[in-house]
Amino acid sequence: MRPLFHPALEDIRPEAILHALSDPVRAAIFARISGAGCVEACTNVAALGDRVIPKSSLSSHFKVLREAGLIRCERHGVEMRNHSRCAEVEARFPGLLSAIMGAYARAKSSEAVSE
Amino acid sequence: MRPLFHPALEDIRPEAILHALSDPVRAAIFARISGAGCVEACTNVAALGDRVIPKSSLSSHFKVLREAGLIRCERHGVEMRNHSRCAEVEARFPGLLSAIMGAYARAKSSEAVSE
DNA sequence: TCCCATAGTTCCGAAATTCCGAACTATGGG
DNA sequence: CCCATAGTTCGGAATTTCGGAACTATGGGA
Repeated sequence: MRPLFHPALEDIRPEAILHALSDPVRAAIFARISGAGCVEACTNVAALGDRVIPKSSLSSHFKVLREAGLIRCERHGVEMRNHSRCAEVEARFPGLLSAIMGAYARAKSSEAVSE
Repeated sequence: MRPLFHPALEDIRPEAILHALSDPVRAAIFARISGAGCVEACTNVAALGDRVIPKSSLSSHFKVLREAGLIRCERHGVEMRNHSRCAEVEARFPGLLSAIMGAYARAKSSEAVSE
C-alpha cells in the first residue's frame, strides 16, 4: 500500500480549506481529530451527533480533508490514524483554523439558547 | 420592488460563510466590496482578473454572499449597491473574515513567486 | 406618455459534484 | 488458508452549479 497523497504546505489552498470545512460533518470530524489527541480512526466517527454516516461517505470526507491539507493519514495495521495538520496550516495561514473552529463553536452555543 | 432577504446577525451560519467564500470568484467579489468603500455594482465586477463572468452567474454569486450574511444589497435607482457586513460578522465570529481574506492574500502572494 | 437603454433576475438544460449502497481490496489474527 | 475488520472504489441517483436567453424593473429622455 503506497502512502496517500498529501499536499505540501505551500500547495495548500485557502479555497480547499474553506470548502472542506464548509460541510458541518467534515468540520465535526476535523474538530475531533484536532481535539482528541490528534488521532482518530474512521469507524470511530461513524455516528456524529445523531446522524449515522455511511462509511463510503466517511471515506470521501477524510479524503477531502486530507487533500485540502488539513489532516495527515497513515495506515497502522488494519486501521487508519489521522493527525491534524493544524500547526502547519497555522504557520501558513495564521489564525485561520482557530477562527473557523471558533465560529462553529460560537454558532453551536448560540443555537442552544435561541433555536 | 420589495427589499431582498438578509439573514439576521444571529442567523448567520459558519458553514454558509465558508461555502460562500470557498469560491475564489465570490471571495474576490467580497474582497472588492469590503475594500473599495463598501459599495459596488454588479457589472463593475464583470471582469475579475482575466475571466469574464456572465451576469447570470454574477447575480447568483451576489445572492449567495447576501444569503450567507456577508453583504447587504439595496437598490439605488437602476443599480444595486452592495455593502460589506464585515463589522457585524466580526462581532459574531471574531477574526473569521480577516483570517479568511488574509489567507487568500497570502496564497496569492506566494503563488506569484513559486508557481 | 411612450419608448429605449441599462441593471439585474429568472428560467432551464447541460455539466459537475455529492451521496450512499454494494462490491471490492488490504491487513492481521487464528 | 480463511476469516474478520477497516477502508476504498464503483456506479447510479439526487443535488448543485454554470451560463445563455428571455424577462423584469427603473430612470431618462423625446
